[in-house]
Amino acid sequence: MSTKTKILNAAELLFADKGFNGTSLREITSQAEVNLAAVNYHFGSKKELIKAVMSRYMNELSPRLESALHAICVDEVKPTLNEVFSAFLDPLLHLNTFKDNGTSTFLQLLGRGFTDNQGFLRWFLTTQYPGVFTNFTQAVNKAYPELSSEEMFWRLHFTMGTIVFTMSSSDALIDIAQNDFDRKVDIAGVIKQVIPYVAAGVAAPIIR
Amino acid sequence: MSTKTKILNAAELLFADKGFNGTSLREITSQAEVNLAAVNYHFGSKKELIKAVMSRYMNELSPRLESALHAICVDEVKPTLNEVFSAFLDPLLHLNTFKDNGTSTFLQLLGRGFTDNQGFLRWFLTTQYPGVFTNFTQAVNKAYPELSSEEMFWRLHFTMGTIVFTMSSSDALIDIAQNDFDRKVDIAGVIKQVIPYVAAGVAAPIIR
DNA sequence: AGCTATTTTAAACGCGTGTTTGAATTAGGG
DNA sequence: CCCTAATTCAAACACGCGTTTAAAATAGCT
Repeated sequence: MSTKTKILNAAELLFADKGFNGTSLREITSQAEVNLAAVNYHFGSKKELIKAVMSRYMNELSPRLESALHAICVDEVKPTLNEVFSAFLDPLLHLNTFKDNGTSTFLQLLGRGFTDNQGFLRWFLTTQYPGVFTNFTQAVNKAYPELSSEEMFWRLHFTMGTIVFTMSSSDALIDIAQNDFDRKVDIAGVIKQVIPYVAAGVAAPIIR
Repeated sequence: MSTKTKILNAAELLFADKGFNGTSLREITSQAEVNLAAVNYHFGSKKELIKAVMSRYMNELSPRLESALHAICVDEVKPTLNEVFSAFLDPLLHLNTFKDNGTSTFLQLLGRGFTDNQGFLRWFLTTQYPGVFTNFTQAVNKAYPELSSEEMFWRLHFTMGTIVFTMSSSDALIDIAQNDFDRKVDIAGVIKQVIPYVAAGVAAPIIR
């Protein structure tokens, strides 16, 4: 395995676990069993390494997600919100075949990306992968056209918050749930729990 | 104004804006116009300062919140989830009379507390202010008794995610909303938007 | 006023960070 | 084999961090 890949693999796990600011290059390189200077040699800087970690997942995810959302817009005249949100399930779970625990790792990274670093990753994702967002809002709009664009704006951000927060602390939450309820829980189970929740939230009656 | 108070006031704004890890004691003390060593003299450590900042708000909020939730449990035989979540509104908005932009600042701090510092603030809040949590889950349980404790666990954490994430980036979101929709938005408006969302999310039909 | 305890101050400490350097090592093609 | 380019490596750099120190200033009490 190349040095570059070893760094990416070590970095993504540490980033997901402890955040971008909370992980040092020394932790990453010692975990990856490469020299400290290798990060700056291969990636240029820590910030570029973060982008590379995210890009590896986004490049795998975004085409599948875009086409799944696009299919809903084309095929169905009036999709349900449950269908829209369920469209995320397969592309996200596909990350598990791409990498061990890929789904969980990616969602945790996403959560970190929106809270660490005063949100520079939010900018990176929205500018580098705009197709995901436009397809998503189109699909939601087709499912619930009565929602004004402002109400949709807020509800979609609430939804992102639900997902991102849950996933960035999903390991801790899964631990608590397994102890308290004596039942095996995995990331797919959490996703299946969250879909009806966000679908109902977005579908909530409008109060004016 | 005492040095202690000057530090608390400067710290809470910087913490809310840039997170706990993202704010240095030097930023805080120069903003507060006090000596760097004053933090360690008056509070002992940065961690204790963080606790003090949070406690100042929690001591103001938690009795009002507990009694509002308690009142729902006592007065109403079957409250709606909208009533339960609306019970948060007055205690939260009361923080605005306690301090300028107190509601917004506190909610941002809360958001930071759950993502920074590998969640030591989550532990601090749940152990120091358990009454808030127990009253809340009781009220939700009375409103929606069909929900199993495990489903309630997840939905309440989804709800916390919605609130906490939205509020930790509420300044940026309010800016975007004001530009895109040409309409004055404030934190009370966001709270009123989020209540039907989370109420509908928690009230979502159970899929088994 | 004088003494004591409290508070403020400037300076430094030790440590960890991301990054850079320049030499040593390794690969790969003519 | 040899030369060159790519990579690895140990070491150091400059900087910012939280914390500590000990002297100076201030406040409060008798």
